[in-house]
Amino acid sequence: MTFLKAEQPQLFKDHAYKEIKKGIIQHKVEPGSMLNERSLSEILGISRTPLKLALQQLEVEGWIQSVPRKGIFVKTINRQDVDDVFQLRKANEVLVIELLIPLLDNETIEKIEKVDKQLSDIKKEPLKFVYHDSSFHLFLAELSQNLRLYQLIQNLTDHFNWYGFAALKAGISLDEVYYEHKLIIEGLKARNIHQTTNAVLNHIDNTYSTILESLKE
Amino acid sequence: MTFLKAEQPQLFKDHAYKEIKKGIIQHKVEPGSMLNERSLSEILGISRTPLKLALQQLEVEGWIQSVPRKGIFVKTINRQDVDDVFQLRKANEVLVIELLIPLLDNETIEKIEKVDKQLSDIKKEPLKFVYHDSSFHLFLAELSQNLRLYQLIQNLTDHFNWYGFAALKAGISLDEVYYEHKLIIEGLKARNIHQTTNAVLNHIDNTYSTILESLKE
DNA sequence: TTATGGTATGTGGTATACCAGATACCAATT
DNA sequence: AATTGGTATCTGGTATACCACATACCATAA
Repeated sequence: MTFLKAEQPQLFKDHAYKEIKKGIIQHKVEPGSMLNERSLSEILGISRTPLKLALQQLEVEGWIQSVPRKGIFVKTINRQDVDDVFQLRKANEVLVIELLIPLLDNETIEKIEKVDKQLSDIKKEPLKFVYHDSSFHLFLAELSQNLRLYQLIQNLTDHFNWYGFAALKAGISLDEVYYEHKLIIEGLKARNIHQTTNAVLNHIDNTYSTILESLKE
Repeated sequence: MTFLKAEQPQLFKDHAYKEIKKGIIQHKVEPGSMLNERSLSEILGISRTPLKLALQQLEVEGWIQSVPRKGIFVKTINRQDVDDVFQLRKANEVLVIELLIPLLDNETIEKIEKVDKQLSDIKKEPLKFVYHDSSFHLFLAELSQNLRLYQLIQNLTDHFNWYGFAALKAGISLDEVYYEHKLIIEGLKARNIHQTTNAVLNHIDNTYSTILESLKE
């Protein structure tokens, strides 16, 4: 009877994890602000036990910091952290390309173009757009066939989105981003690691610059 | 009164995390075997609540997999995982070198040599040796001034130690490893990124080969 | 007025009781 | 003998009560 799709039950801890993380990325809670376990459990309608598991994961992944018997604090955003994530992202997105290109076939490239096309269709909505920009990068990471690398890229792009959320809400140069994606796809089509890597690095550099500008304010 | 060193209380979850992780790396629990929360809490002398937090962290970091209402299982070791970690380690240890070299001064290089010297003094004991091999890599990562990168390298070297534990217990070509470290240090002294990077990649390649051989058995 | 210290309150940490899903076993039925 | 289905038991998931530490506040005393 396995054809009856076995939808797994959403665990409370997973639900809490997603909700809190979303709230942080979208700056619904300020960086540096305190999270109260009892309040959060009430808001989410769950007890403290599964909530604690969600918070544990968020801490391991670098979103919050727990200070025993004092409180749980959303990490602050500073130049050092942005730079750290930036460096990691560059190195590991380059790795994605290096792993991906030898695996490429025409069918895969078509899929990549399709994903990017969906992106362009909604570029009028900055908030949705950013998720699809990340989706593009995540899709490439997924195709690299390295699960750990995928999870790492996920975490890094999520942090980039957090750092640059102000710029994204204000509206960003979406056409440029779309053009940069096109350059990446061209590199992939040519199966040229050097060309593609340059396109990716340039794309990340530009996102980084945008973030730094929005942080100055 | 801050001169009275404020030793922070070891939280139960941290203690449990370290103990369980050590047990996994040293193959005191077999890959694939099941961990029982109630048994573990008895063995560690703590309740299930802090234990769950430790398990949550171990799962996020890739050591175990929790299947709701079925059990918690130590991850199995397979070629794909080893390769994934191998690829990530290469890319990110190269990043360490790229970040580190512009930061080097003579004092720092002396420290690095000192750490490596301590390593050579105990090369007769394989089990201790491996921790100091990792310490060497971790020390370089720490000097790169990127906290996230440091934590990533920590996780990756720990997994390498887990994968290759059989080979390490059997006794490994310690002289070779020591020689390879010397090459890395020479590269650092020359402030030569290309030279150092090659030495690091060669070192990781050799460790990888050793792991693969021990996995065949 | 200022310093002190006790107390009330708020925090996360911990232990535990209970719940529901998953599983294994065994008896009843065919 | 093979199949069914119910039950006992094992699992992690959840809720909750209580604890110890940290802190803010306020009364008290110098």
